[in-house]
Amino acid sequence: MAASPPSPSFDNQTNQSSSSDDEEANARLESDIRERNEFTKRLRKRDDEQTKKKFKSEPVSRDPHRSKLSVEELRKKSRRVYLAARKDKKIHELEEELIDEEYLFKDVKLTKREEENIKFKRYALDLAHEHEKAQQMENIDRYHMPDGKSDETSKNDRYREDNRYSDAKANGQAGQNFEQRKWEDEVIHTALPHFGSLDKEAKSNQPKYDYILDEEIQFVQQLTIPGVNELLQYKEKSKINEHEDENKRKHRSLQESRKTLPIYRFREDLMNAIRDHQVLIIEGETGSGKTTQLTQYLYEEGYCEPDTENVEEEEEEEEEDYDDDDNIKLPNGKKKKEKKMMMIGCTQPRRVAAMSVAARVAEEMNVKLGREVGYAIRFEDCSSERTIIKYMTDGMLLREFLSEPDLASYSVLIVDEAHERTLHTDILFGLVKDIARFRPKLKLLISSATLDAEKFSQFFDDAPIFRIPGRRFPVDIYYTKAPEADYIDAAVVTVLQIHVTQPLGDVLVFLTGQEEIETANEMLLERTRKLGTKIKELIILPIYSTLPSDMQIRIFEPAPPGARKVILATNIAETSLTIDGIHYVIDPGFCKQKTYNARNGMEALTITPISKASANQRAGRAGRVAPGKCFRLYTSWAYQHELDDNSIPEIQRTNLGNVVLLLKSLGINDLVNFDYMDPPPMETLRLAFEQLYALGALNHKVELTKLGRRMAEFPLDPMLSKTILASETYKCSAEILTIVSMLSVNNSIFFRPKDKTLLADTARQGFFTPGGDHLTLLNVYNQWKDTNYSTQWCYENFIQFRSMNRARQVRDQLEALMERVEIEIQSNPADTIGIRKAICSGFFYHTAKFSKNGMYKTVRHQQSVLIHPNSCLFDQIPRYVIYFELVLTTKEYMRQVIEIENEWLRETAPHFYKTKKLDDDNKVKKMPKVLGKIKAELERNYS
DNA sequence: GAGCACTGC
Repeated sequence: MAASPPSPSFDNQTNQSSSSDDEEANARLESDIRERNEFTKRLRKRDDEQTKKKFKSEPVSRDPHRSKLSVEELRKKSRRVYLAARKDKKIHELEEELIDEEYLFKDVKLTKREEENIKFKRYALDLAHEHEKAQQMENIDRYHMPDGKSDETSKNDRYREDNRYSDAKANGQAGQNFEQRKWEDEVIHTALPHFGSLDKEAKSNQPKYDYILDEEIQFVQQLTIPGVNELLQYKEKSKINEHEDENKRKHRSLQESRKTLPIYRFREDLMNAIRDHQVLIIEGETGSGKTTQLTQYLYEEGYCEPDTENVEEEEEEEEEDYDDDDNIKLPNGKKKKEKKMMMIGCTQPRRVAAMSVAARVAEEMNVKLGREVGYAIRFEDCSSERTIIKYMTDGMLLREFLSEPDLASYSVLIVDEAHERTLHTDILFGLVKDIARFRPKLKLLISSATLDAEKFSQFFDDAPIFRIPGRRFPVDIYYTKAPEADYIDAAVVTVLQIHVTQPLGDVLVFLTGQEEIETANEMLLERTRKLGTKIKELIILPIYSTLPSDMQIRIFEPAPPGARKVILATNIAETSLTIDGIHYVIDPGFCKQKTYNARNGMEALTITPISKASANQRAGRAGRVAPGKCFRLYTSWAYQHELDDNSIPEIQRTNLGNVVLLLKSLGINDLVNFDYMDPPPMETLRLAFEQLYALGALNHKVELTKLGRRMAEFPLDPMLSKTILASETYKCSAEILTIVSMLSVNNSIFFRPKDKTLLADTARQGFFTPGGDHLTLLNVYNQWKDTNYSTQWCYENFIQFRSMNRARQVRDQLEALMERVEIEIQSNPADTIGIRKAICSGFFYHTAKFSKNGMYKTVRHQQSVLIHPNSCLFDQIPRYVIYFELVLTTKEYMRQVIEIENEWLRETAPHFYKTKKLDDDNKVKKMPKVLGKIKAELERNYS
């Protein structure tokens, strides 16, 4: 996908130079692609020449920036040339792809989704061609000059978004914003216009090709996301009673602040609704208090009391000895005793959320965290026998199904942040809906922030929706007038525009990755340096997940007086962390997304346009502490027509091996007809079944085998679990545990700072171990272990301490699980063949053979692939290799590779590889009929 | 000779 979405064509009426008439006619008539590309090139060349002339004849300016103009312009131009070339390349790729797909799948029945995908590609290509034509006919001004009164410029504007604006105005939406806009105008006109003057007259006197003006971007204000300000914002200070001790006072003020939350006013209605309905969809903005208050209200209403119907059947438990310091009294005065209380469970998609919310609730209820209020996340269970309110990650609840399939100890389940649609949440939906059918007393609350609660309601048999207005300040949304070709550049320009025209308040810029953040950082530094003391101080702070912790913390430090913070962030700032003090958000409209191609098992990270839901989430980040503004670097038309409503749920773009195994071990046999809110792609399910069968986790009747049951104990991909189980045979479980743990921390072991690439590479190569990358990882871990897990050692060897620590945690967990599957921990470090054979037992499916064309071919899909340049086998050519994963980056690469012998395949996976004479090539056995049946069933269901 | 968004068990 191209970095810039295909833009709509415009009706254009701008000047065409007469010399291009013939060419233009040709272009219209000639539909041949090659011709058109040639034509574009010629036009571009001519345009470039004109630009050059313009700059040659440009009068010398008194502006001090002007002296550096040519360098700047050259840089800009090269960027433009690069982008143009990239666009051509991308269009060409798209065309090829379409031709390929039409050829490849002409006789194949495609699923609806696949058909839509092709349709979309064709549509995108058409748009791109149209756009190209429009560009050829127009000497485009890249940016339009702002005049600060966006609502008046629409009169003779040729862009569609203005029509939309008028529509909005006709609908009265613009009227709602009147006050806001007045304030806005005042602010703009009182701001110091050093740079990017808003004075119309001054502007018209300047030459059109003026550098500074060329850099400005015009925004159109569209809508304001309303806030619920009212009195809710106002927190009444508790009257200080001198006789109250510190603790009580704190508790009292906490109780008072609970009452200021928006949800408080709806408590009674909400409780009535929950009493009357088994399933309720709760829609509320973040900050409405639902996550912290809902559980407490439910507790106060008595939802934790033991299930009286079952009391008689159970034996009386011994009285426990905690009554003395028990602070919790049920509303009717009974103390928690005798019978096990029922639990209120609340799931969160993230670990930190589960922890921090639990801590907050414990504080509000004045109990110790981990007792009545607790949380459970991977590696850490902070709950006890007496826990009645339990926060946990969604994956944790999913695992609880394994030990308690009906979740009998819960009286209420709250699935919070359901709109995020994580893989685990999606699976939970189906399971929880099912148990609600045979447990009529169980209450189910699905809590979501977006406006698509309807979908949840439909899924849960038309469950009622309860809406809680949020506590949020209004956010004004601005769109660009024209599409931006280079969104990093546009983002940088917008930051500077905000900095010189808007009142103080921090800026948050959403970019797609580390590289973009670094680029933007450099650009901003350079431009602010040039502006010198003309502008106030601008503090630029990057944030992304792999940034070292000490750097991450810096974003939370407040800006010094008179200065402004600019935070350049990845998607991490969209949901995972919240930064106070943000008044302005800049949203280029893209993010990186992992895609999974089940046809060849290849993963890729691609830059894709975000969804409307995501865009709104980003905008909301500007209105947490005060009214804010969000600048979207795309047109309102693009928002309306090119962005999907919601992001594709994770279940549709990820490998499902582990989930299928988990569901199988829960006794859910029919995964094809499982109650999915959105079903996963057929290919993904099929591949999961096929792999589980090949691994021996499923038998010919597609039933879970004993091996499969043991594999399901591990929170890992089935191939990794199988590797662990196979390590028993080769007596090297200790080594395999380490390797598996290292593999599961996501390629972030080696640290490679930009200014020390050579040193870092040398350090990495120092760890290389004969046999392959898995053994290299083992080597790294063991050396680290020998230093007693030293931080300093990591630093010296360009190893990421955080990743190593995580690997260690994973390893500890896996080691504990080994006991459950009754495998002894045995170490055999010298037997690298045994270690590799164990890996082979789990990953025989991921074999590639060197082929005549100088590339490797995967045995299963005959996909041409290469060894990743970071691999220690990169400059060797083993005949057979096993890879951990396939990734598509600039090329198709195998990442984490080991060398194996041909015979090992037949030894470790005789059921998968045909046994023939030695030296013969291994041929993959045909899959048994039963898998064909699954495929047929899948096809029936998906057609 | 590459290039890694973010979660989670």
